[in-house]
Amino acid sequence: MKVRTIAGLAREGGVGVETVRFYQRRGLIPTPDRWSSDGTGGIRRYGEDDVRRLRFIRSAQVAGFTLDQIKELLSLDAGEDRVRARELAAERLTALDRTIADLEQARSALMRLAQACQSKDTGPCPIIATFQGEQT
Amino acid sequence: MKVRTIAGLAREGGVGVETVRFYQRRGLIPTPDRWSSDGTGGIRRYGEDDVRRLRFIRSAQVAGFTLDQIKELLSLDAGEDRVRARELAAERLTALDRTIADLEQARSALMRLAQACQSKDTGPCPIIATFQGEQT
DNA sequence: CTAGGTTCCGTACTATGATACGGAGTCAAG
DNA sequence: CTTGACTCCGTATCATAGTACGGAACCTAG
Repeated sequence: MKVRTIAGLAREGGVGVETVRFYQRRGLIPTPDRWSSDGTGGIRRYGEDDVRRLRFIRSAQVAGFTLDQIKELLSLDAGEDRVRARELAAERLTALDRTIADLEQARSALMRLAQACQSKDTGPCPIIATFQGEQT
Repeated sequence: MKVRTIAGLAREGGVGVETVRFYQRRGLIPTPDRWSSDGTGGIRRYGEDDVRRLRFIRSAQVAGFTLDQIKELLSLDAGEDRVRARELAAERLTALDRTIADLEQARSALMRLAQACQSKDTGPCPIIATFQGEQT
């Protein structure tokens, strides 16, 4: 199995090196031991697992989980606490549905704005008014 | 027309008093002159316009505009610069569509997670693996 | 006319998620 | 066996969007 340095891990995860270190500090990614042929010093090496972990973090972030929640999810992974796992998922799912609905509202407001403000029109462009239809 | 103090404005806008002040500092909401029957001192009063403005800020925020962009939108409102207004709207619309698509992906990943991790199942609950289908 | 609730304002602090910096250590190629 | 790129690590700084605090001024009801 392929190993990589922190830069490789970062590249494959689509983040910067400093971000990986940041996640390590936050306890989201393990910090492997240093290693070299002789015992002294050495450099940390990362494997497939770390890449999967890092990618998971990015996906979970898109889903709206905070880093703290993601940390909890990671600790739950491969664990037996299905109750808690489903709890977190359900909670996020609810929030997600609300967010999606909000964004769709916002989307239609933006369409209305584009409509109300076409190039051929003249006079002021009622940006504030266009959004006043929404009542979240 | 009804006037209100800052607390009233905040209430009608669904935010805290400190948030209104924060928006004033950022130049998103005007800071009206103080007023009292005699000339001295007095308190600032707010009207319908300010409420609309505040509500617009909240809506635009949901649409994903930053406060700086919202400030620009506000300055564009009632202005003649349709080009810039449409530019901002179009840009946001594009980003919004991408975000909505991402969230829908995330949603389905969460559904899969709930599925893969039902109460009746036994053994580990593969949270990380469940998300590995996504490649954003 | 006084008590207590608001307002005003500057400044400080918070949370979240990064990014940047600097100096010492490590490694691989030439 | 040196040079130059990369790693390690602690600490500092950033961006965004607020939230908190404290003291002076103000306003209204009793």
